[in-house]
Amino acid sequence: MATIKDIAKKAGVSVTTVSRALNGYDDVNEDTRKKIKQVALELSYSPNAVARSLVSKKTRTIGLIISDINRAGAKDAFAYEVLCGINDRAGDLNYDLLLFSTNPSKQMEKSYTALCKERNVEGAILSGLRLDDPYLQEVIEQNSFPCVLIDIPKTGENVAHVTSDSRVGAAMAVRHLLENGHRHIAMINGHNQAFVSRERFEGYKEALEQYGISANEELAYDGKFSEDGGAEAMYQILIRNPDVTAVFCASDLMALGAMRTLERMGRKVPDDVSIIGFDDISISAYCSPKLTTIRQDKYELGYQAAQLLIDMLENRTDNRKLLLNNQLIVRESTQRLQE
Amino acid sequence: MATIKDIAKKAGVSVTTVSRALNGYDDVNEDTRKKIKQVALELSYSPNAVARSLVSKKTRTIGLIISDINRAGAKDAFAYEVLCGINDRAGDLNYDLLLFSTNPSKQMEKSYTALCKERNVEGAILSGLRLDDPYLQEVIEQNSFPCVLIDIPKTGENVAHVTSDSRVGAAMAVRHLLENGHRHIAMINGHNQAFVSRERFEGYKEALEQYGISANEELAYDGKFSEDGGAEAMYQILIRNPDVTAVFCASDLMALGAMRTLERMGRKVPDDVSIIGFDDISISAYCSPKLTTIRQDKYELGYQAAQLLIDMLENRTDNRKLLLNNQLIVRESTQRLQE
DNA sequence: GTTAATTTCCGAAACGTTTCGGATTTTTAT
DNA sequence: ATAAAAATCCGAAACGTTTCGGAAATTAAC
Repeated sequence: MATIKDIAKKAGVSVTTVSRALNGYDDVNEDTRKKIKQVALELSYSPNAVARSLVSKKTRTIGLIISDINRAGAKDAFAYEVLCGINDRAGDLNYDLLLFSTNPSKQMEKSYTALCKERNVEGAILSGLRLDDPYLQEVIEQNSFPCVLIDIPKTGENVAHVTSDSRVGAAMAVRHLLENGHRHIAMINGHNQAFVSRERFEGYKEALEQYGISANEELAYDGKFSEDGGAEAMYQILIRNPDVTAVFCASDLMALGAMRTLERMGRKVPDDVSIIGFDDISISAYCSPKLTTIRQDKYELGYQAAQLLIDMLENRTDNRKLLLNNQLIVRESTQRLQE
Repeated sequence: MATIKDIAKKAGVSVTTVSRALNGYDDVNEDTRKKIKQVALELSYSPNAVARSLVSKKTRTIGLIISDINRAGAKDAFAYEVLCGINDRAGDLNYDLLLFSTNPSKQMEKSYTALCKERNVEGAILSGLRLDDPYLQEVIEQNSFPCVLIDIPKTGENVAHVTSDSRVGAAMAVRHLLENGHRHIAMINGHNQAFVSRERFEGYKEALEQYGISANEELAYDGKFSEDGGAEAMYQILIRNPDVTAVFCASDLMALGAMRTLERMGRKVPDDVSIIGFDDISISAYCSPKLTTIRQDKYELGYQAAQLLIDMLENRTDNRKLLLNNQLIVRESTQRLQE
């Protein structure tokens, strides 16, 4: 591996000059610069980023802590799409991504903060974390490097967040059901340690109250954000609230589970029960019946997170919060209540 | 940021001793070690991985060049599942992943080799590359760091590859159709710059010939590995080869496209035409009719790639090639030929 | 022709570790 | 008590860059 020294020797100049020549400083004669570049080429030199960042303190690297990068996440490719967005924007702005192996199985011995500090990332994006994550608080308080949280509403000097408007989205979903004549509307929510679950429940209540219906806590079931959880929740609904004619699910995956249960129990969607989901995962457009849902732009979530983080890094912004809009996608799983 | 020097000063020892104490060398008294650890804690010291790797030449980082991490890849989450596998195994073995921003839009100015060398990754995993990728050859020839290729059959001193047995898989698929009485079987293949396309075509031919049918090149259409490509190819098949009763698609995504066309043209799957795909993406189990396909274990692909690379890094293996098995999943899109 | 300004270069320190080789102290063996 | 062995520590160099402050050489100004 050729180093800057080798070049200096061969070109007959000092390492300083080589460094400055290669980095485009203007206090080096164009002829010497040309020569140096020539030599660099001959030795097929490539700069050592490690050495460089040791002195410059810059790594042009963003740490990624995405806790739900796992096999199960393949169905809703949520983490994936977020990652794509981050990857694209970071790539454009010339940052590389360091994916930390947050191993959820073996108890992690190092905090996210420690990971990021050690590796000298300039900032981090965290996604998929539960509100009760033991290390989350530390990241926010330590405040030692800029970071942006996805779907966790904390802000601070050094921490920003981006999320889509779950409350409004949920209200939109429920209003869609209400407008179609439904009055007995259950909800299958995600686990309570997700900010979005809480928001979506608020949106659910809000819409109902707009129609003069007081939301009944008992109609909100926990589907754990999983397909099986959704299936189980739907089963409970059928047993305990047989008069329900429509269900709002806080994720498409749970909606898929709910539809599975309904099919098994001989109920037709949407004839007997209308189902609306949240996310718009790719399966939703292919399953049968096709799922009505609230589309969340997950790619944009990642894209904006990267943009925001880098803006913070290069302090171009004071903005610490970004709220994206969602969109109602009407397909086949909901219809006007038949009397 | 506390450094090793700060600890040395505060603890009244040399930096050498601090380093050796913290790294568990046994030539340091247990009492001093305890004291040093105590001081380190007080200063909330965390080692600087950059400095460390500058001297040790080790970064415990694997470079990832996955060219198809993009929005479009969300449907078949191929890249995603591979990534999960890599992430899990690398995490277990304590390597971090550096995701290079291979920006396909703007012409990349740096080769993969340059990227990897600069950032001092210890090895790399490349996936989703086309055989005609301009930088692929360089990676293989330069041979400057260990790397494993996914779905590209090159090997060398420093380069290994892992892939699933596309040829056998394809033959399995086509044999399934043959066994169900089909004799006029078309194929919708991916683009020709993918190794797997070539292999799957070979498998297709092989199976046909086993049944005494000579494969007709004209029955193999190019679906470009995309849904729209598959749809278009199916359209061509209907026009040019109306007697075809079954189609083998080299990816589920193309199969989905083919089914879309068939539906639009009023043909029933599988009554009029049987369709079999390849991959087993998640949509395949939900679409209607559910897709018969050849399951590829994408997660395992990534998992084994990481394992193999790290084995190479820590030279525990001479193995440079890994072939995974596929599996026929019979669902609803194929059936016995009706006469 | 002298001085000032500009251009072009360089030495040395710094970044935070690891590690080699040896030095010092303590323990053990005789 | 002395020599040998073991335990514990440390100084200094090294990794490959960047950058500060200034030196030397060239050009411009008068």
